[in-house]
Amino acid sequence: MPTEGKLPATAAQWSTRELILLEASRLFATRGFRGTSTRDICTAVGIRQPSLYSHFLSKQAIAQELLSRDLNSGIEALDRFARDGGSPSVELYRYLRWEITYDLEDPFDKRVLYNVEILALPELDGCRELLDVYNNRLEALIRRGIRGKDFIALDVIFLRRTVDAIILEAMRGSAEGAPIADQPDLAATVVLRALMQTPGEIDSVRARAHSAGL
Amino acid sequence: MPTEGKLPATAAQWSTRELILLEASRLFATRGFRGTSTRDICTAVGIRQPSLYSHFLSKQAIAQELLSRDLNSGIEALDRFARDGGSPSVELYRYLRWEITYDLEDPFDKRVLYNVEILALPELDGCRELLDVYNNRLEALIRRGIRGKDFIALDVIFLRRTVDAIILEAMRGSAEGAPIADQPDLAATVVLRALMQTPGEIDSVRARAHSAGL
DNA sequence: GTCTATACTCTGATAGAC
DNA sequence: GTCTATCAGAGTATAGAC
Repeated sequence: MPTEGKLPATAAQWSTRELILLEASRLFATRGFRGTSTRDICTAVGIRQPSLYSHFLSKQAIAQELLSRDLNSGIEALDRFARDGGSPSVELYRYLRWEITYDLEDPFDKRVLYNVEILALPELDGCRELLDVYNNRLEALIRRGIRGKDFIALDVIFLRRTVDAIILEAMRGSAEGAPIADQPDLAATVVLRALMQTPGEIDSVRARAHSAGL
Repeated sequence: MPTEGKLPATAAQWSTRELILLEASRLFATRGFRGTSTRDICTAVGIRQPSLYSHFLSKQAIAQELLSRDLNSGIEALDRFARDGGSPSVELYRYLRWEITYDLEDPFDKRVLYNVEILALPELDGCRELLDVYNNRLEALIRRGIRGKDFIALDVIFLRRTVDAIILEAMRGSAEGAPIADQPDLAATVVLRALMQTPGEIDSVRARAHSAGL
């Protein structure tokens, strides 16, 4: 579910509500959630500070919407690639390529949404449940890979955290001038090298992923 | 340079200044830097809020000291293992095991020091230079590994970022109930699997690292 | 070094006119 | 939905007595 699909092509046509989400995500990414005031956001959008409350109940509600959108799109993607079948290696490779490409093309900047600063906000209970769903889906994929001897038999939670950390690092790296086009395959390659029992077969995984349409 | 070496054994004997650093690091880790007030820190230490300014010029100065201590210890460790010689694989394995063990045993909680929220503070210029030194040392190690055919020839900066991300993730994981004793070898193993041309030789790397004294 | 008292700024959020 | 006006609270930091 690429964000572009539900938004007008030019920024000038975006709704005020979407603009608030967009500018808030960018400011959060560079100054942190608490380091960004509602006045900062509204100045970037071009409205006065109290007008924000016509669109959101609170500042936390902005973070909540950004986070739940991102989590839902990740869960959807994991489900989509799981339905396609194929070996867990191919499934994971396709998901990583898709996720990182999506993150880097998305105008919303989601670099800090998964920091404690935001995740620990008391208002974000619903998001933490969604996060559990996402984690469970990704762990299930890794577990399938271990059972089928595709992946090494290390602690599943540790492996899932490692995968998440590499996805987030690819997002952050692109924001610091790294060549964007390379990131998805680089990150997917490194993850699969770390997890696969026989990393020498990565080229075959890449080929099968491409023939499966990605 | 383990922190225990320069501190009294029991918390009751710590200086107020060290206690401020300790409690601040813990509060930063769970609420973020901006989410932690100087009052919060002083309450945890057992002094009144203005007394903090007898020890630090500002709240930022606390983050600066925590960060520069951590960076200096990392740089020292990288230099130490580089001086010991051995293959880049063994050198990286030894560094990772040492670094993660140190992070997990250290009473100071450094989980969020490397977030933009803190790194972007204008008062932390000196730390950013130290961070460059650390990054250069780690990149040099990776570059040596690539030249010597130990490691795969992917983008060095991307690989260094991946290594950093996995170190930080091991730190965060341990704070959420993961079995602490396993983290150093798990993380070092995953990193070396990702980087080594022949991941099958990891057992040999581990053996050589242990005979080198770690 | 620690305290009390306080200054001053910034922040999130509400009220009510248009 | 956007505005002006405004508030109440929390924040960092300083002054000065002990």
